[in-house]
Amino acid sequence: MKTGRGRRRQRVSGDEREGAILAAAERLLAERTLHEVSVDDIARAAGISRPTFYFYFEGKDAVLLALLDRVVTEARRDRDDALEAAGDDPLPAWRAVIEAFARTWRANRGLIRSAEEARGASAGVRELWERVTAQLVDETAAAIELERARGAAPPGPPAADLAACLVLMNERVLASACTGLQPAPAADGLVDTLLAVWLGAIYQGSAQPAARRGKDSRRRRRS
Amino acid sequence: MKTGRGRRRQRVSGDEREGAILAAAERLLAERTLHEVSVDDIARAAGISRPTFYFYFEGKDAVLLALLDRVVTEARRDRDDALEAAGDDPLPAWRAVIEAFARTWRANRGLIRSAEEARGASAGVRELWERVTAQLVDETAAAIELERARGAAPPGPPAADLAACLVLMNERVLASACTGLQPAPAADGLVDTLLAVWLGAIYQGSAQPAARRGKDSRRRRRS
DNA sequence: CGATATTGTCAACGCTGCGTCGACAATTAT
DNA sequence: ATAATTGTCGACGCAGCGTTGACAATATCG
Repeated sequence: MKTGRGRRRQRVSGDEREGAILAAAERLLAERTLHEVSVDDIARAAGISRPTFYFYFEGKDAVLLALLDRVVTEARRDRDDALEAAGDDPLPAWRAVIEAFARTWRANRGLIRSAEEARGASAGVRELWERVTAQLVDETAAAIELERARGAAPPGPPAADLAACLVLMNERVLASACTGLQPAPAADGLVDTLLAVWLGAIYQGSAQPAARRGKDSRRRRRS
Repeated sequence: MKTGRGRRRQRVSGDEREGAILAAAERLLAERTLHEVSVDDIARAAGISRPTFYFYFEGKDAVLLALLDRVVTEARRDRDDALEAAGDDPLPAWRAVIEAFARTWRANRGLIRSAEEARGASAGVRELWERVTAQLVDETAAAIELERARGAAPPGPPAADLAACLVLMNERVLASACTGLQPAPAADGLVDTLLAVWLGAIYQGSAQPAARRGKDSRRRRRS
């Protein structure tokens, strides 16, 4: 980093351009999917030429990746906030998690649609997606094990397996619902239905969790 | 249809070529995904030139579509057979359905991987997939409603919504498990875990449907 | 049997989109 | 001023797609 010998600003400069590209891409991806958008489209929409685009990003995929990265961060914070607001009762907590899920998917249908599609083509996207999913699964599994240890949930399949199924279900169902394609529950009942499956799978009809307190979920704190 | 004025056979002819293309494509798709395989790859593998390929198929997508069509037919028959073998007990029936699901996915990972990827790009593939999924959901919903009417399953979310969630879960979880990517339950426990979620969601812990033999489930949940 | 419709085959073309190279502008440090 | 640095883009080469037009090969009809 030989900081700053080059020019600083004629009209626009580095970060602005990068921002413009990201914004342009996000705008375009709201309508079409990644493979329907050419690098040239993005470049033009950002007011630059194609070679210049490559000065800032390695390619389309890299842009999508950056966009997704941002979404992941926002989503995580959103969920943590919701979880904190839900307090210590497990039941509202489960609901909060699923609602946060749904919010993220709904707010980013375009990106998620492209992400799903690009998972097959771009190693970067695939890895990000897998990493995020894996972490989600781990956290869910931990929560399930906690409920079992507490005696609120009966034993059943390995918590990790159960968690994977439930998380992947959310992923898929929300994708179907948000992209408007596929048979999927109506938007309003969606969260309720998902929650019902989660609770059915986790508690299997044992009288569902009373507001037992204890150090169950994570406590996020910022500010 | 002015049937058959043209030549009939110099060396190979119509159907054989079409078959060769399908076979070649299937072989190639076992390793790489559709967009990693060029039309030229398929053509060469089938022993013809690219233009000739276009004589038989509209493009890559059409080939995938044909292959998927075959898989769908086979899968449906497989499932129906399994269902018949399961008899009238609902519990083995649910298991049979999920096992059939798993068998299909496992036997066709390559195709399914490509199908997932192509769902975003090819309208034909998307429509086929949606049609099949929708029918699966309908059938599942009907079965759930039957169990509810019988009093074996308690009321809950709309059967159609529940069915959609469960079917999509299978789809996604099996895809993850079979393509070897993503966090997913180990292959052996997979069906058990999926089944547990289905039963939990459908019966919600009501004493589960009377099964005459306890062969398949070791643990009874009523104490 | 030759004339002709039909089916099959492919070399060569044009197109779109990707990624890169090399020349050139603008700006700042020395 | 000179040089270093950061941007910018015209123009290239490449890969894959889909089509065209000419050319077999074969079946059918007269």
